Amino acid sequence: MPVDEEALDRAFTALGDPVRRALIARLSRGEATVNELAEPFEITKQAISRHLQVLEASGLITRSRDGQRRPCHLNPAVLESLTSWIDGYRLAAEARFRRIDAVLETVKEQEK
Amino acid sequence: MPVDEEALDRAFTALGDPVRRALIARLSRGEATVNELAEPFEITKQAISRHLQVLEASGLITRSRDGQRRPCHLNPAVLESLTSWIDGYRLAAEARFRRIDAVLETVKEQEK
DNA sequence: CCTATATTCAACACATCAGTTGATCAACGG
DNA sequence: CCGTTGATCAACTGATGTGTTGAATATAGG
Repeated sequence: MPVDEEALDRAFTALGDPVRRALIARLSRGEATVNELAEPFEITKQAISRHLQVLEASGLITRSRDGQRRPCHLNPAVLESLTSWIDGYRLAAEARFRRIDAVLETVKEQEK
Repeated sequence: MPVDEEALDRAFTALGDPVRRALIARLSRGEATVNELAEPFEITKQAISRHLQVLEASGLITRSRDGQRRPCHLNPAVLESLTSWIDGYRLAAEARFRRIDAVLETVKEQEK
């Protein structure tokens, strides 16, 4: 699946805020409404509501309808796409470092 | 190692920009200077220089000194700390979903 | 020394973001 | 029907981010 650059923008930027990360952490333990999610924070519910809109736009959460409530659910698939992106480059770099180490080891051996 | 919230802020926010992600991608293939990194982009070298400062402040890259050049190196350890953070919550959510599915399956069995 | 090259600093414009307050909308429950 | 509750919208403020241009710094090399 082709990873959309703008989707990565939205998702990584969404995770770049401590409030939004805390919301993700909370939702990893189960769905919750805006009021429930806002309760531990000292900022207004409107502010939490907008953080949730950012998370929803990034795909990190989805929302359903239950009467007047709008429960939020974490979407692990988008988290997985982020780790995939990161790991691609991390593994490439680590493999390169191992090759460099191997070369240095070879040089050291030859110097004996 | 205790994950610092502000460090996560800096690292995730750093990855929330397509230029900085492209710089990370380039550096995963080996170290490079500001001029080399700026070459593929249409923005000024000053802008690239500041993107690199953001990446350095996040710990995602480190910089050395080689005469008048300041080569940049990718730091896989910080990438790893990000995947760890993400995976913690992703795995928790996926495990919860599996438990829910198991319960639904049990209910379905009992209805037979 | 003098000049070219690599990089950064400073000041500015412009856009976006995170928060507030106050109003609005929609659904529930008596 | 009406008041309450959950949630969002709108308008505004202050802070931050991204880009520009032009000047400054530092090192390399003749």
